[in-house]
Amino acid sequence: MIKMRCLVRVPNRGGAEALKLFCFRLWSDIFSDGTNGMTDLNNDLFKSIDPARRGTTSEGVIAQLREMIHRGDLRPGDRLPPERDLAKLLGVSRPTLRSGIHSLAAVGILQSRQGAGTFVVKSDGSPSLDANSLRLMASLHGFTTAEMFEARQALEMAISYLAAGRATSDQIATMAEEITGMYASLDDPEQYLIHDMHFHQTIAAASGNRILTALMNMIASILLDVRRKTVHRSRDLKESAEMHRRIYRAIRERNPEEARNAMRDHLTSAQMAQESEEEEEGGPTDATGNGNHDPD
Amino acid sequence: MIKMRCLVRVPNRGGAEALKLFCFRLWSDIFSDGTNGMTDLNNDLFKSIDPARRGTTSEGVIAQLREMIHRGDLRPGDRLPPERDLAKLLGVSRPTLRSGIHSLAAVGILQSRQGAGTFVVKSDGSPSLDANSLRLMASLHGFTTAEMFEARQALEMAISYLAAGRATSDQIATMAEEITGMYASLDDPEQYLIHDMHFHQTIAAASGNRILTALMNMIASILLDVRRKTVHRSRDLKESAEMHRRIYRAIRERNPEEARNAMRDHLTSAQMAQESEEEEEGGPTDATGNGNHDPD
DNA sequence: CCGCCTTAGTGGTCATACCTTTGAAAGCTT
DNA sequence: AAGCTTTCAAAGGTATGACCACTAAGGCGG
Repeated sequence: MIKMRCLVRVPNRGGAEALKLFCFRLWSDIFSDGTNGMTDLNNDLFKSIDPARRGTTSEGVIAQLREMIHRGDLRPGDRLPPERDLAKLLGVSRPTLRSGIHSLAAVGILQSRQGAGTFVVKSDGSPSLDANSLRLMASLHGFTTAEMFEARQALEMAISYLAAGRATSDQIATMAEEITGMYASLDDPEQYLIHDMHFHQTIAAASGNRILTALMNMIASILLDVRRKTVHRSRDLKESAEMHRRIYRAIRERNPEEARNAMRDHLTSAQMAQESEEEEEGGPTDATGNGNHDPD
Repeated sequence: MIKMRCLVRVPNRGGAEALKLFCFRLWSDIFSDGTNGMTDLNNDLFKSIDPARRGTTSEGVIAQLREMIHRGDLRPGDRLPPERDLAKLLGVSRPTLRSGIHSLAAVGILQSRQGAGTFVVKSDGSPSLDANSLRLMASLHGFTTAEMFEARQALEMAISYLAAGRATSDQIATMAEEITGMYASLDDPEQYLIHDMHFHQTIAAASGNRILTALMNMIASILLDVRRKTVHRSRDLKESAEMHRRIYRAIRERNPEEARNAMRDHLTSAQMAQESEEEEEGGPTDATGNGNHDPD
């Protein structure tokens, strides 16, 4: 472990000038590193932080952890050192360290389990971005469901286009299974919805672009909340299944244009269906899928 | 403002049982809050929040703040009560409250300024999502620049398609100005880059879909870091400007298909140019544009 | 050999104290 | 009186220390 300490004198405006101890450490390998590669100190390899307010120690912690991730010292599934140790290692207090960890946990990078430890989130299949930030954004700025649908449509059109060119035979087989599942649950809307989602996620995986997949999931998870409220009123599931089959066929036949068009038509139709169902319920058109996670 | 307090007794396992004060308030401008009729179908298909652990007080705080935002009690630009007061109000300690605030700050919803207060982030123009989470994700899972480019291309194609149908004359005029700026700075790559970005953002604004805009900005801010490193080697800016003009013309003439195709060609060409420049530099193809999210 | 129980270890929370920054009010200078 | 400087309270940032709750692994007894 390399420790580097640097004294910076910060002039205070008031008469009382104070010497500020500003120490930051770098460790190249998380626990194992013998070499003491003291480089120059004023080297502000710290620019990862907001330039306007680069003083807060808490953000320094975040920067450090990010650096470790960027370097590859922390990889998905890894466990971080105990907070007390890590705090000492970084030269900050535990609450400060915890703030940083919480921040990283909020964006879905870290995950803490009481009694067990803090872990770098591991990718269950495809990496996913936290949808809460988008959800909050939707509430703050009053995004409409229509806007969400449009975004989803744009993403899924691109995804299905790509998937048509890249899907493996396994993935195509999975799609077929999900469609079979849809037809089998035409009279069970909730079950149908599950197969529907799985189908779309399979396409996303087949697109080979994990970024688009993550973005799609982010939006889909919000729309799902909206959709779940009216799913019991769903009808015309058969028609929906047919459209899914059209998408499937286009992908199987490696026809990107047709896949994109089919997806466009499918989502347009799905949106209209959703709106008509909402109207029936008298529900609003607000996109705030209230996160409804209350402690039982 | 109506405050409602609810005491819940939580039995402790150890000999020493403690009465845990768990109070949550419901704010409402009007007393219109009746029953929250939510049918908790335990569908854990989606992981908005980790289903395993939803009891932590810190997350309770986050839920509270989110609730306030969803309800509209907190609006962009608003200032939160002082931490000490808010902590008492919510019935938690200050460190716990701070954890929640930090988490919300990490996703770009709140912003704290020392000595001033904590504010709900206000949208300067279009709301933007924090790119850091995506950046970390890129590092963790080794996203390639090509993958990023592809995602950007998909988004911008959709955006330009929409923009062709919705751009106002003002927006079109702005686009024209930026293109003029590009031609004027053909010999100044950095300046050119700025006009380039503004042009794309203008199109995004013209698309009328703030979600797609936010997603595009998220990806663009990462690619920007990559691009800045090689921008000084840029050449063929004239060709690039021509392609921008083609996009502009398509939008002005309300031709969505052509706008989309023009954008596709432009970004394909931009990616190839970028790659050839990178190759010259000998730079890697990693998508980890470390840090540097500039505020402007 | 298996299962229950104990026990260290780790994250979660709280309380308190002090420092730094901010912004506005009060006071001084011109 | 206008403008600048000083001062001070308020607010966020950090540190310390303690205790609780949960997890997992190891020891004990059946």
